[in-house]
Amino acid sequence: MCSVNIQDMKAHKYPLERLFRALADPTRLRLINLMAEQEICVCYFVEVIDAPQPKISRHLAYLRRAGMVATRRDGKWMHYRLRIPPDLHAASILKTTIDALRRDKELQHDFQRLNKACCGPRSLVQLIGAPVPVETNKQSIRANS
Amino acid sequence: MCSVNIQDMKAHKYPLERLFRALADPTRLRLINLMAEQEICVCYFVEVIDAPQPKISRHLAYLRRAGMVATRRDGKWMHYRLRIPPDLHAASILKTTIDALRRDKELQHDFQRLNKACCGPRSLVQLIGAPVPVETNKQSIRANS
DNA sequence: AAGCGATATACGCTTAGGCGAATACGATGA
DNA sequence: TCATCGTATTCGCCTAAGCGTATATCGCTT
Repeated sequence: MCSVNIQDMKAHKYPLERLFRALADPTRLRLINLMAEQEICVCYFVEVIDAPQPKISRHLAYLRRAGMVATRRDGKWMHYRLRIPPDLHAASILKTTIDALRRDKELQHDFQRLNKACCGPRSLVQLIGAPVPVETNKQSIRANS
Repeated sequence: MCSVNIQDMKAHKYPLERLFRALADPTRLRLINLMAEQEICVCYFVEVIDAPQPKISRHLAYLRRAGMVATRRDGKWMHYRLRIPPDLHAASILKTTIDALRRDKELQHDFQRLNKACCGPRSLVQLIGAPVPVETNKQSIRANS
């Protein structure tokens, strides 16, 4: 029901290298930003980022292989959420990264589109019946300000 | 005399992306680790990392283009030192990264080889006359423990 | 079982970037 | 000025990884 799914990824020389490679892509930074406080359904990623669905799924698969996200299946829908890295330094870097992403204008705009897509009043998608995000990791991942 | 030398690099979508790409390589992590507290001469990088000199220079050039190091020429010798990123989040990530690298066994071994190469008692290279590292950025870059 | 919607993967192409080897550059000293 | 030493860059090759398109898989529903 709740898969963690750490498939093995290309073995990097230092553990941090894997983290940095995962963070070194604009689409993945947007995905991570959107997952900062909530688990998110793939369909919302597609809607908000406005990219072809295979592109979204490929980047989510990359994050999964890097051990950075966990998944939860809910019928046809697949929800992704951030995993807190066990290593304290990695966790700190991820948290600081999320703090920095919050400051970005365009990424704030992503949040607005997310709200309009699923959480806003009378949003289109809500009428269709797609699942609503559930908050997760809130106390441990969210910005510390 | 003291060049900062921010040549333009591939424009990335988010400023953090450039940082993460720079950190996503094992050789560059070793270089950064060695520069954590001191400016270091290229010849010591070559000695400690035990890699072909062009490989070292190429990675140093990458870090320079990413704005992460500054250089100082001293006759034939070129010294590299870390630059603290102006962005506070980026600076925090770099500092945490350096803290994490310090914990790594192999990177501690790099430090031992650095000491043997240039700072140790009666080191071979010292007798030849190569320049000795100078501490820099100490209060702002070093581990905060 | 068949069909459909949501998601994942495979394929072929293209580019960034790592590597070793060779070479160019720049400062020093004869 | 010429040789030498330390360093930087260029070249050709190769792999990682991004992309769009097409297709496979997985749950659900009928």
